[in-house]
Amino acid sequence: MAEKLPRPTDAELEILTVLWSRGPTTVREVHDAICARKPTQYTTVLKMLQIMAEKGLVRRDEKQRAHIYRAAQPRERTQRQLAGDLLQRAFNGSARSLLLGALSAQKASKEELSELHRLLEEYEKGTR
Amino acid sequence: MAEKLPRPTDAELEILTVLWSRGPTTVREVHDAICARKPTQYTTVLKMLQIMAEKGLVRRDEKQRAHIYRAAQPRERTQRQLAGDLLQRAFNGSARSLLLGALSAQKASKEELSELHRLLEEYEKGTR
DNA sequence: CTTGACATACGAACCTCTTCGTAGTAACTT
DNA sequence: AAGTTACTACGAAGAGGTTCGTATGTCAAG
Repeated sequence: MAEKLPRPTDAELEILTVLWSRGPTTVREVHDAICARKPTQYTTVLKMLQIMAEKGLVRRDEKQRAHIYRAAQPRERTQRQLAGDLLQRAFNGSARSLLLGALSAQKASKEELSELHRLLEEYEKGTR
Repeated sequence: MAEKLPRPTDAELEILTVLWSRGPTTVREVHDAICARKPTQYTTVLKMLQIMAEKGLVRRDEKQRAHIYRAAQPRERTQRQLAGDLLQRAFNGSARSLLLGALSAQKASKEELSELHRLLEEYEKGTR
């Protein structure tokens, strides 16, 4: 069915990033990770997770006393959503412009450039 | 000096898109363009433009009775800002992942793929 | 049993974003 | 001159996002 989830906000994306990299996680762990980057109250993270669960962005396992949260969508799927969204909203669907924007925002290393090349070639095989 | 402008919101981006494609424009014209895609009150567009002028996203020429607005930044610069922002927030700086996301969100045509190839090659020349 | 540590629930404040109605003003029409 | 039309200014409402304080519950150790 793949219901349509809302585009995650900035703060939500930070939390999702933690969940993606750690897998199923307690609030405490998420809080520690977030806190390492900016001072934040425990209950702030808790509230965010509760709201995200309501929205369907995360799933909650309440079997333990310390609930365990996990991202409802795999990282790649959310990334696709965000990239596609920006592609439409700001780049009029032009992947070329998007890539140009990304490259000019942050210079890519040689390794990254060859990775991009490989990606394109693999992709062309699929489309042929 | 290139002061740092805030990331434009969704509604702001829609208006900027109009300004970029039309150049200096009256509120009326912007409203007509926006209205063609979704019904919106004239004063809504006006208010948005006023707020955007406060933020520095647009410049306003008040010499005529009907003020004339234009985007403060060229399209490419805002695109770079948005692409770079998303790149950091959601893709951990990996341009490859961003492109992969964009391509999987919206299948690219053969022309687009070769455009991407050309872009990469031009870009490598510059980096060498 | 009481206390302390740690967990969730939740209301509330505060901000931004978005939308629109109303008011006031300038200019054109009859 | 009076009325109509076109414009800007602005207050305010409503929704959503973010943050935090307080209340409450659970559990284990003393």
